[in-house]
Amino acid sequence: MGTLLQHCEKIGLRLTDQRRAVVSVLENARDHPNIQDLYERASQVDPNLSIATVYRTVKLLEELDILTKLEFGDGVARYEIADKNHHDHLIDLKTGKVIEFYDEEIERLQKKQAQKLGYRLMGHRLELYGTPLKDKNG
Amino acid sequence: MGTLLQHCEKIGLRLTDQRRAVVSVLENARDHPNIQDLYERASQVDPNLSIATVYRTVKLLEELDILTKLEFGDGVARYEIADKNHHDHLIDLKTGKVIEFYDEEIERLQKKQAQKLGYRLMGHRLELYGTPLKDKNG
DNA sequence: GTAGATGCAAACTGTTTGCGAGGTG
DNA sequence: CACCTCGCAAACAGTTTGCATCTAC
Repeated sequence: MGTLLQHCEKIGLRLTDQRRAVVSVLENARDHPNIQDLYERASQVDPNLSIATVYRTVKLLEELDILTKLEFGDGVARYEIADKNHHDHLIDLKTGKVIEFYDEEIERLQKKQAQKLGYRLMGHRLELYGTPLKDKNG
Repeated sequence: MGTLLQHCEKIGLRLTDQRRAVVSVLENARDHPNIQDLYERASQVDPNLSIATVYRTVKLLEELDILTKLEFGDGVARYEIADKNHHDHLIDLKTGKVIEFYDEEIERLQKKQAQKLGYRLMGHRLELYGTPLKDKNG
């Protein structure tokens, strides 16, 4: 599969310093950064970067199905690389931490439910909101 | 359970013409109206109404758990009365129509999955996006 | 060399808020 | 009559865009 950068080359994206910076930040992100996050991190790589370019780059990558936009209802969009295996998200209500999970059974039932309603499932969005059962540090 | 208006009286909400108008629109809505929808419909009842009041009323009702805010990722918030039985949404990608459904099995699995991750499930958001299996009109 | 990408700042959209006036309980 | 609510318009936050300039290919 190679790096995200290589993927961008392969599909003929014009690779500017700014795009390289944003892409490398995305590649190394272990969280789900929003635009501001991306801007701040990528600015350290390319201080020239403007936030408008981050918006443009992210939108481009989203349209190319390289990125997935996440919206957890707090008004800011977050992003993650789309080529990872599909998963859903559990949001820790205490800390805001986002945990990824995949439940085959739920996936199957969603498809079934859509069919029952007369639809072919093209996508879905599942977010669980929860509080820790017990504190690991106490 | 009575009407939404009666509920608002009971909890001591000050009932102005504007709030009455917005509440009655909500009560009669068979869809999931956004702020603009509410403003336009309620304006026919009370032409005095300003959109700022719609925002304020809706936010108030949301904080009182009378309304639920829905965000389907298109940038506008939609609302529905919260006291209805819980359900999730399927969005018709062709028409934008929103269909409500409830799947006990999925609900159960979500709770289970959250527990597996060490969390108590406090809420969730499930949206299915699909295209019609076949057109009803031929 | 040229189509496409960038920075900047202004424009836009959805939403919130300060204020003085007005209405509800 | 006191406090809450209203309309208005200005303020806000996140995002998009027009334009002149610059750059990757």
